[in-house]
Amino acid sequence: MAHRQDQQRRASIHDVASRAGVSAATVSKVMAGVTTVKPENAQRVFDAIEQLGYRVDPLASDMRRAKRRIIGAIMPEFESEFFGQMVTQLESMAEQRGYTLVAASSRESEARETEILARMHDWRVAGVVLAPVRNEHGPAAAFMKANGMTGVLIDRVLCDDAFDTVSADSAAASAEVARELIGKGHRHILVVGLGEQAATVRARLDGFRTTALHLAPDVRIDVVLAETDVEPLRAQLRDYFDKGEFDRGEGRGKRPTAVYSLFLKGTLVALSEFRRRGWHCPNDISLVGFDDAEWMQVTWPAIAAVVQPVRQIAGHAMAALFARIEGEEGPPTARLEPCKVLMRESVGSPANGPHSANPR
Amino acid sequence: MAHRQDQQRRASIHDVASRAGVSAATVSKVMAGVTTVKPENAQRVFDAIEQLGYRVDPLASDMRRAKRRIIGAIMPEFESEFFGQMVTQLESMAEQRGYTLVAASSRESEARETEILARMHDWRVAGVVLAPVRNEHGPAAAFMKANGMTGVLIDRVLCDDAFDTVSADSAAASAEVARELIGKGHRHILVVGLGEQAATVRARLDGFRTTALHLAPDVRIDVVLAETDVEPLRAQLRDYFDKGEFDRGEGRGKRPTAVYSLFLKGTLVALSEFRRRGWHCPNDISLVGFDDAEWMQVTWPAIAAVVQPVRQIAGHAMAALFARIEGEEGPPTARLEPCKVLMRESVGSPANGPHSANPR
DNA sequence: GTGAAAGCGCTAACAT
DNA sequence: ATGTTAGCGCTTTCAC
Repeated sequence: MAHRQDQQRRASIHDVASRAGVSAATVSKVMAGVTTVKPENAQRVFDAIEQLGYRVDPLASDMRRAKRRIIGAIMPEFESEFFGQMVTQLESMAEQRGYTLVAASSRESEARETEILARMHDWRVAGVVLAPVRNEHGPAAAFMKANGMTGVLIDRVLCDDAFDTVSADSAAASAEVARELIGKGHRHILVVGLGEQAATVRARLDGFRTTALHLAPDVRIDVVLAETDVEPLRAQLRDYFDKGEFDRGEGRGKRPTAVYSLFLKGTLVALSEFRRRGWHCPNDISLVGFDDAEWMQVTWPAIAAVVQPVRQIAGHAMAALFARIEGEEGPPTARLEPCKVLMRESVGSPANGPHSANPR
Repeated sequence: MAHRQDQQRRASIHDVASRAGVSAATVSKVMAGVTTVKPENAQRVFDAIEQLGYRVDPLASDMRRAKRRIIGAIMPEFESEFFGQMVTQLESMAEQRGYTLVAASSRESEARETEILARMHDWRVAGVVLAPVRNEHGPAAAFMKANGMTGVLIDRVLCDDAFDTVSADSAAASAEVARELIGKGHRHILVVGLGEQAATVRARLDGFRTTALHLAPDVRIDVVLAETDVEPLRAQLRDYFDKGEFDRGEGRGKRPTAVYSLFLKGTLVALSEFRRRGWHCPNDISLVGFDDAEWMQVTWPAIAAVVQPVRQIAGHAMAALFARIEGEEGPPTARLEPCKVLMRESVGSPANGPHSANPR
């Protein structure tokens, strides 16, 4: 077992070699599982390894290899359950294959995203899992292309001509949300979202709108989208309700009976706006949000949400990435993983509530 | 700028050297900012660097250095806001000093924690920020000691004889919670928590109890603690309420008027138990939890919470770590950072509610 | 079967 | 002021 090698130099492959009375090359072969080593010598090597508590230095080992056994992961943030779970999954899968995952947060900035990518390129990572801030057409993906990096794009992407992509099937999930809301009788629905440029936001909006209009051509769909930050969205939403921006055209004087938020932060903003105005779900207004969170099932009312299949996304992303690392050729694939829609108490029927008698 | 070096070999320091007509050593010196280089040559080096798009390989560079510029961070999980923010902070501070942060999740397992640490030791990281699963006396800290690693312990720790520690001042925050609850008139309070062995849980419980008893010697404090998992805690809590485990001794027949949860997951479990029984905060029962989360201010009622000073903890942890890396001697320090207690709507006065007429 | 030799890309003494 | 030399710890031909 480990000797008192405290903060001293750790045993190197040469220490093992000399203790076992063989050369460093032989030790290396034994560790690589090469069978052409005399069993007797192999045993002596194993003994020496154990006695010295020897472990290979992965960095030094990677120096000499063609591909370094490091995978980079770039996420827009670490603070949400979704990306937290994503990193956890990616880490464990990388680990299983003997790779180390180095995760970094772009903090929702495309500039930082590219910087991080450049640093990962410096590290000569074997591959990158990139969850871009906006979509597949940003500078980060371009950088990867320009430098011949191998990688996979996830989450806020649809498909790409250079990289495999894996994301939730936003359109299908949104269609299901539309079916649910229309089915319950909602005919005036507000869609709120953050990140107009995010590939997924467009897909979610379109998926929702198409299905809703198909099922109920008379449905009215209002949209409040903010580019990037939460506060502008909050302000826009406040204006929407305060100034009665819904108060135009047909259905004048009536506010929406349901809100569909395309992103977790939008759900939070919507809830806080409801609070300000004293509206309760589902009586005063219904709410469904994309992205589930643990707290949504313990609040009162429980909040309806679209659950993204994090494990599947992570799993397929890693599978695709390792396939490319191992040299798989062929056109890039674009996977869409199905979501689950959990209709909870925050969604009701418009007829049930007193809201029509209480336009504001 | 970067040439079409696609997936080719990237420019090495020798490429730069020969292009600039100097030796590799000179290039290295220029990049290190050594001033003894003839300005003319320095300029040629800069030109060559730019033309070739050269960037040092941090791995190769670290091979030759005494200390590698890598910091390891081990967190119990990545899924919560707290650790998500922590990693984000640590990452940006490491980056500022030119280090790379390699974060890993122990997934609340001490066995994994030690494995990860061993791997980080293999990586010869310059230092480790360890947020142990339980406390400072676990196997991971022992491993660090045994191997002379330099590191800092954060979060679920109080103080240690070998490592600097930084954590929230749990006892002080809990004392404040006690003052608030007692001040509002609560005299029967249930404390729930997860991770009996976590250093912080003891500190929180003791801090709360001491102050509560001091202010109101007649207060009754019940405790429901589960070792490690959420489900046992849920079961215990259910039993507590169902079987009237509070229904003994003095105050028989009355259930607690307030719940103080020592951990985020405990808050979620408490809320879901309240839901099951149709209890609303604060009328039927009051609730405060350690650990704030974004959603707590948008639900109805908003949930009172203790906010941990993530930035301060991260900041002091990194400062202490880098000081040690740079050779600072001296006995380990133990910092406690003050928390903020946000009393929100979930806490009321027991007199206001109908609960005394509604013992179960 | 095994080991010597040649690096991976870089830095740090030591010469000059 | 600069270059030469000698590695960091490992892997990998390629002779033996």
